[in-house]
Amino acid sequence: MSRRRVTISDVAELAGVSYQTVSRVINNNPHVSAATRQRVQEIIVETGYRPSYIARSLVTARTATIGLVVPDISNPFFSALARGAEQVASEHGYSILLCNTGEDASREIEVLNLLHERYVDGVIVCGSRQEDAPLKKALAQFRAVVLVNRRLQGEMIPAVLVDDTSGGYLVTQHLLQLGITAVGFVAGPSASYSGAQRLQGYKQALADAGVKFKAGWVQYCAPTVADGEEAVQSLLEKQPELPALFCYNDLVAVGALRACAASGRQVPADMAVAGYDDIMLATLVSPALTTCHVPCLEIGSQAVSILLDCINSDEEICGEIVVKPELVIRESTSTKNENGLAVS
Amino acid sequence: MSRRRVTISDVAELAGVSYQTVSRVINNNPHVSAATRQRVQEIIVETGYRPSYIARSLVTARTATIGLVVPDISNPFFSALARGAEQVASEHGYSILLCNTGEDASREIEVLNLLHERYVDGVIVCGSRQEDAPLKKALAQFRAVVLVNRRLQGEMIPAVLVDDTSGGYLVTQHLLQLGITAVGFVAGPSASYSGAQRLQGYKQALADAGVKFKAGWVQYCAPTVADGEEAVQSLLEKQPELPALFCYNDLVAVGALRACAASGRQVPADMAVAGYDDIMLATLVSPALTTCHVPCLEIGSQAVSILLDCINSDEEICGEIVVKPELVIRESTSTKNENGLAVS
DNA sequence: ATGAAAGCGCTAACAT
DNA sequence: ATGTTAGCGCTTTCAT
Repeated sequence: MSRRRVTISDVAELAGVSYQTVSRVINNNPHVSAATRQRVQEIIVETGYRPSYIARSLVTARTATIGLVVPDISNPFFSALARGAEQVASEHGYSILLCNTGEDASREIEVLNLLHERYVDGVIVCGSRQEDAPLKKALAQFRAVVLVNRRLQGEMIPAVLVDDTSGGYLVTQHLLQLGITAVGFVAGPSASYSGAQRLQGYKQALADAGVKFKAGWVQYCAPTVADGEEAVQSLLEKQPELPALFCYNDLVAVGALRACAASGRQVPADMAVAGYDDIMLATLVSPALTTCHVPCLEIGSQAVSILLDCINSDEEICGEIVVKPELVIRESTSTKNENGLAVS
Repeated sequence: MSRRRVTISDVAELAGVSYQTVSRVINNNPHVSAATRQRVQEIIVETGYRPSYIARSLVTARTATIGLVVPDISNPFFSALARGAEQVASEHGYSILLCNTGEDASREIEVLNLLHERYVDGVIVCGSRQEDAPLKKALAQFRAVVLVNRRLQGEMIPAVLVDDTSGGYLVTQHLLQLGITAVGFVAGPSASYSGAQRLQGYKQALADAGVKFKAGWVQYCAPTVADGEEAVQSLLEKQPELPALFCYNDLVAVGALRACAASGRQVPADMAVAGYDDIMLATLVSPALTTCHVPCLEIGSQAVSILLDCINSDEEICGEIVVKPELVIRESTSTKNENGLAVS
């Protein structure tokens, strides 16, 4: 390793042409004779020459790179999203610079500044926990931006969104239809836009069912199994009579299952539990989770598609794609009904 | 968005100095008067100027970027690894270019060539499915390389490895100690180096226990729940009497649990199942999986640490870090023993 | 302490 | 069809 890299001039010299001609060969410019092209290509293969994206980027002002900002890549929702994003990006010759914020809002601004320094052609910001004003400012530096699971009021920023209000409504409605008259909400990060939307849907469903909302039913937590478990444990200490829990996502819901098991509650007999996202895990735990299906991988690929459209077109694109989540009923709520244990 | 970027010359002009001086300020060069430094810094803040990594990279021949090549980022093992890698990288000012090969060996070579064109300072290649010779050749282009879960004979390439032979041995030995005299191996991808190592440990454990290995006990599959399930199903059709399964990883093991459930086998009563990696999922399924604990996240951070050492030191570093995996006994095998159902 | 000049490896005009 | 000339935004070296 580590011998000097072959440059375009090296190839030119070996081929006995100007480095311009080599450039033409690389870029499939037709104004090169077949013989010259052939010779140059041979030298390229021989020397293992690879054009430098760096040099090319400096002059074209394009890096063929996009930044992907996620709260936590080890969260299955975001790793599936990343897979979808990477696939579409690579199909179009783009690479992905991965930035993990660790759920830290200030880190978001840092990585966005970094991505700007790196001249990425665009960024995809997922589940931003940052406030509107600073986020807006940090995003203004980019040629193209797509938000995921976050809306920015007044700005015409393209976004891929899940209709989380509707999702929260559907789940809560389902729980209430079990004949339950109180539903706890394990809300995830307080700075999460999706969390706020789901909360709104939850409240609406309660209202529509004539159930009076209590602030004590809501408990925020980090979107992980461990923190979900802890949150549910403390929620149930304060509200021991709660018969149902709607959880921010499936990880939190699994935490809820554990907390229920630890406190001797049977799910779904003593407690109905519902999650959100429908990650693979939801089908693997026991009881399998009732949840709201969100197409994680497709959201990633969609986001990249839109971003590439923005990058490669001159018109401003500012549409939003809103995915309708679908209620998926599984064991963690449904058997309660089947067993005839429901009140109504 | 999309107005012209502020460059170093813009700042220089506004500050009334040469752009050289601005460069000195950016790079904390002491040969700048306090007054000038102050003025320049004000202009930088005012204009929102950010130095271009591209231009800088062109002259320094460093990109502060490392390539991370993984078979599947949505596999929890690799997403945890990526999280560890990203964290250490960002702490040292490095960014990560994420490349997903989709388990495709030829794709590995493609992305390595791409990463070379992008002048990454080094690459981390995880679980390569590529053969020695082409892999060797593709890696030779880089200043620094760290392999994860793969060894390259004869080459002095630093690597972070799990002692999978020992892991395979431990798991198999545990299964055999249940009084079982036959163990199936659901082997994962045939091109996986770790898979081959685990197979070797498995065979050794069989031999040491005086159990004659049968080729029909081994079934290859993609390292996913779905493919594991299918593989186990077909394995059990051919070998219906098998009392135990050692699975390539926990995803495959979960697939095995499903296949067992589908075929009416109780785990662990009728069938002992063990996985590998000890991802979070292993503790969440029912029965909880006996598995071999591998510190995924730490492997990622270690790999980056070593890579950065290679990049930033002139001596050739070529050590291997070998992590000893630890057997973790859970419900999917242990109760068999506790229940006294074991034969021996 | 500051500036001027060269050059990193390439593409994009403009010659010829 | 090919070569020449700039120049992308910076760092490095050498002057002053």
